[in-house]
Amino acid sequence: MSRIAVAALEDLNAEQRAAVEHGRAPLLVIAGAGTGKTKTLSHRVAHLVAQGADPSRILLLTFSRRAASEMIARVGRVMAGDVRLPWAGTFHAIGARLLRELAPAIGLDAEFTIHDRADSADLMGMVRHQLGLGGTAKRFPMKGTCLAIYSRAVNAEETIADALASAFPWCREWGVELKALSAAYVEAKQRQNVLDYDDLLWLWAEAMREPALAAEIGARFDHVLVDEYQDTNKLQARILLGLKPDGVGLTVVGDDAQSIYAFRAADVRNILDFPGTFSPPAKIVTLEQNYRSTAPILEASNAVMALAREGFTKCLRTARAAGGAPKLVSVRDEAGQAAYVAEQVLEARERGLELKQQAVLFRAADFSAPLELELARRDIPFVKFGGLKFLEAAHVKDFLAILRWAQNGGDRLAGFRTLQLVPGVGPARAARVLDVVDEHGAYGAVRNTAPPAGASEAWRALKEMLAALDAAVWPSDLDLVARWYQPVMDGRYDDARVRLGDIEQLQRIGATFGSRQSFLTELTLDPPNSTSDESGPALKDDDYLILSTIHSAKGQEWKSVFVLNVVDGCMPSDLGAGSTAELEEERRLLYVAMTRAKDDLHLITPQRFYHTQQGRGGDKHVYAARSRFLPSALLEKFEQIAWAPAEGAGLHSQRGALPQVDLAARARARFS
DNA sequence: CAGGTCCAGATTTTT
DNA sequence: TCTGGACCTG
Repeated sequence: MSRIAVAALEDLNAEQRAAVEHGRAPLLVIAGAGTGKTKTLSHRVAHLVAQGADPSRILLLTFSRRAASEMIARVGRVMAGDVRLPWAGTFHAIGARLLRELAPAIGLDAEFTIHDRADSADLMGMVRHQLGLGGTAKRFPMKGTCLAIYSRAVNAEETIADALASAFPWCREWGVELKALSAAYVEAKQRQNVLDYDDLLWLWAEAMREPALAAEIGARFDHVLVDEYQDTNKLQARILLGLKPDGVGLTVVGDDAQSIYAFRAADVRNILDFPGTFSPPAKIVTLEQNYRSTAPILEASNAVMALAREGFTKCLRTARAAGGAPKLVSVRDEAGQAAYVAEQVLEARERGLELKQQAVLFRAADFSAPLELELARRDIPFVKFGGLKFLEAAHVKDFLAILRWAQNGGDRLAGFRTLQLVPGVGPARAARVLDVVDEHGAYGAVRNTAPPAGASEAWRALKEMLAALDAAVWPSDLDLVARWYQPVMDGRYDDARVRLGDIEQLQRIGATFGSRQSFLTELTLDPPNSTSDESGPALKDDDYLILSTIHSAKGQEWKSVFVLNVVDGCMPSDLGAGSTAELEEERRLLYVAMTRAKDDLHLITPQRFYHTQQGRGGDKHVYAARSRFLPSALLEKFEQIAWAPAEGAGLHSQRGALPQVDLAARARARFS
């Protein structure tokens, strides 16, 4: 067994090996971009197992589900066999699992259902309405903002007032109301036996305050390993400390230069302060050997980070000397940008580079809209990550709401949504039904309520479905709901045919789960993330271009990478340019985008473009300046190109490396 | 009371 | 482009 481990150690460099072989004392691995972080972490797990650790006593916390399964696969490869790591997953998913188990001990009903972000916002909206905060003379923040504020306070362990001051200064005047709203929101959740994302962390952390519970949970795990530690927040740090107060058996891995989730209350201090939390301090291993990018790309990326205000100065090295400088491409506008990307992508494919090896990254999901049009026009297949989610489509929400209401009759939001699917039922009648659910259950409440005029047939169908659901054995629930919902959809949506495809997909996915409970939980905590347009299974085997927000691109790499809108106002986003901290995060975002590239990197700067958030003025053009993160001193690291679409057919004209400096535009942009 | 239409306003990134 | 609120009609 140790022979496997020894063999595997040989293709690690000295630092990686030090991290892998480190004992049980607390360990911090600072892993720069492309330095083999996943490899190191998975080798460490494999090594621990090879040394006799029990895989079911290893807790592996990753940022996303995808990262967890990748890690498991790699551990399996190193061990040359199947290794099951039953406790690998996100903080939220593991939290949900532990809370179901701990429920009786902490006064929680184990049958809780989980609200995703949209559901939580809707519930917040209901409470907001009940408190009469909707019709105020000066606009009260919208439900999504209210939720974000509440969420910030929970995750950063701040008061509402502090959360407002630090992250939502434009809502500061509503401090008192928002505090009352938060209190009412918490009560509503408790009454309905519903948890939101934040509860999964907060309740877990609170339970760990209780020494007996903390000891019992902590003792289950000999090793706790955390990936992407730079993106954890205060609550998550508190959970870890509760599990392993002395840090023994604790390993965290991350890169402060890639911390990009402060908006989710991630706190870089977690990783910076980690070593000093313990005595003696945690051992620090730094990985600086980059295996991903060519030297010119890495140099440019390092140069961008070198201008950062604070942080460990880490200097990544690479042995990949070959390759040209990254390109800084100036195009006329967003349409030109789209044309440039499409053309370059096709050209690269001609040279033999698969579309899958190329990716287009952007700051905000809607930056890619013009590109998506262009790609569609040229028949270039693509898959987009980030942005619109499958779960946000109304028909998907309807379908899941019905199941959720059946699962948890107290989930008022689910019931509210379900009931109003019946023609003739509006908020008032729905509320009347929901008021007697506690007494009679969902089915009973519907039975005891008079049907709306002219819809007795539809009302009876609902009643029958609910009765059937009470008796159903999973996964027959899915068919019952689908059969009832289909006519509803026909009456409601013009494109019912397309939406039906999504419902069928849900049925297929659902059938693979063991119970209604686990289906609903897993789907909320790990939603499929393609938009409905291209969710067709046919695309799976095809070659397609990747479009992704920079946030969703974390941890990934491609041979060729295009970054859109590297322009002040987009990067940094003019929304995130308020405080220094925000600005620094925007800088790291650019760094993350750049370091995804192995061989080719194109940063694109449209000269003139249409600002999407503005929307109202119609055809107002904004002149943009190159991102402030690329000051002129850095330009020597790039090959500058001014690109314009070809006039006639075919050939594209490269007009040499003429830097275009439009000072007038820049002057205007300063005040626009 | 339900449901339609009209208008105003909107702070990016995700578990 | 979408959401939420106001107002109107049956």
